[in-house]
Amino acid sequence: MNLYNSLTRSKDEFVTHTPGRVEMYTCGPTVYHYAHIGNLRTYIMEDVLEKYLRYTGLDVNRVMNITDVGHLTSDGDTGDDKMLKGAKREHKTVMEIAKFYTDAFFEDCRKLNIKRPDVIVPATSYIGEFIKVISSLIENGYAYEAGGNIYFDTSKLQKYYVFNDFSEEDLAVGVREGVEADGNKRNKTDFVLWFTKSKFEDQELKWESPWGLGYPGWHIECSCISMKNNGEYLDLHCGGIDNAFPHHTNEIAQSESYLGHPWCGHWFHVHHLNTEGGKMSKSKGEFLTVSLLEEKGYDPLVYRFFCLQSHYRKGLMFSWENLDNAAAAYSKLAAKISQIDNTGDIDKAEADRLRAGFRAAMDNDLNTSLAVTALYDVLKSPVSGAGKLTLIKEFDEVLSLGLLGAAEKIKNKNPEGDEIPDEIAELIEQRKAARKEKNFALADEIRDKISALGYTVEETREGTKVRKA
RNA sequence: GGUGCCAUAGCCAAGUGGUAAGGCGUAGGACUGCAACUCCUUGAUCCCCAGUUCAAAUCUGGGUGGCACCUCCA
Repeated sequence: MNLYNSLTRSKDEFVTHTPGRVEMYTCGPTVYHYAHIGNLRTYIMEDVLEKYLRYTGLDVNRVMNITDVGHLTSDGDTGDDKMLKGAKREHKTVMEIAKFYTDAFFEDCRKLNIKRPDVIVPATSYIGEFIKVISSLIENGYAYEAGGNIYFDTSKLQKYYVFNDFSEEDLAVGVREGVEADGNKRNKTDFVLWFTKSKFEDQELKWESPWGLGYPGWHIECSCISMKNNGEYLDLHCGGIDNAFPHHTNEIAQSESYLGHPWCGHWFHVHHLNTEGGKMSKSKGEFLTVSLLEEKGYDPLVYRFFCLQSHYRKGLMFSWENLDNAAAAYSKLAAKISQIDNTGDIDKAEADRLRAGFRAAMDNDLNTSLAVTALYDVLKSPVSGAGKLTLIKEFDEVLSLGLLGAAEKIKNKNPEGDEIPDEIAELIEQRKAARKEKNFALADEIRDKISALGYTVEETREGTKVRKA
């Protein structure tokens, strides 16, 4: 398949180091708070990518880290540890916070039909690995000690800015407010591998190391976890676009310096979900979580559908109006599928034509919007009902919109007599009589009464239908 | 200030040189006592200007607008 590669800034044929096998790494969450739906957009798109790779017959080993230490609110020696902040906020220990929000994250994923990665590693479980790699980097002259911390020396690299054409001078100009320069650094772009002199005495998690009691920097964890579980050659590294610099840039710096050869050939970055006020973030505006969507009556899979209708390399504007649009489209799609009869022979030529359409869309840089259109093409196709259901099931293994399940639910909403309370059944009979006498005012009145009791009445071609609202 | 991305109907969106997919919504119609469902029909010359070409939404140049990144963020 063709997949945009942030390294080359072009759509490249995706090739793996070992034929038939994909070593895939995805940056996981920092578990200091709930994930918002913008965070989850990235995981949804990565999930579709992973499943499509599997669909094409590749064997995928997907690794994800859980950041439960070392992710500071600022680089250098100045920031707060996000985890510690979260713990303070909730008057809990860091480990309690980590466990709680890790579970919450995977619960959100489950609701969104995001498959669990094959390997999940919390950063705190890999301290020994970090120390091993950092020691090697020091030995080989890529890292130095200063002010008690260990820093990576970016001046040792031939090319540091792999994703962006930043220049050293320009970096000085637009630096974000509130970021203090770390005087220990030899170069502006150097970054911390290991902290020992953190000014935060209350840092809960500390480990013994050759450089003293301390804790790891944020960037080293992903490199180590990947190298340990994916091997020396990574095929595909994924994450949100904001991680391209500095996080991924620094990962490449560490990993390639450590390994002595190119590390990962293909980088997949998902762009952000925005609201009218700009990028969605945890610090401003409405904090949109999966739970909140559910409270407002949206199936989480409607949000997945919303994401898939767009392209991962485009900013996506979230608004309730846009989500409503997706919700309407989703339920209509499910309703149409629920009406398909599972009968007839499958026309192989036609089925293959439809498959080819789906694959062409996905092969073209994961064009999920067109892949969704392929579902509509199936519905319109002259292929038999059985053929349609087979194809929808097949495509939905990748898209994971739960379409067959949603269609099944719609079918079951029409229980054909049973499960209707006597009280309701009585009203139905009254209404039928009223309609027969053409007393429509009374019929409407009874219908209002029924809907007030939580049921809806509809006249269909097959007669009156009642179901729970 | 630097770097990059983007600009298609009310909204989401496909399209990578040959005269604009699809979805939602809207409007009209069929069906229905009404409504809902379903079905049929319905809309844009592609931000602006100039250029290349027989041919441009698609390429080039210049504008305008929006967004992102430049050490918190997926």
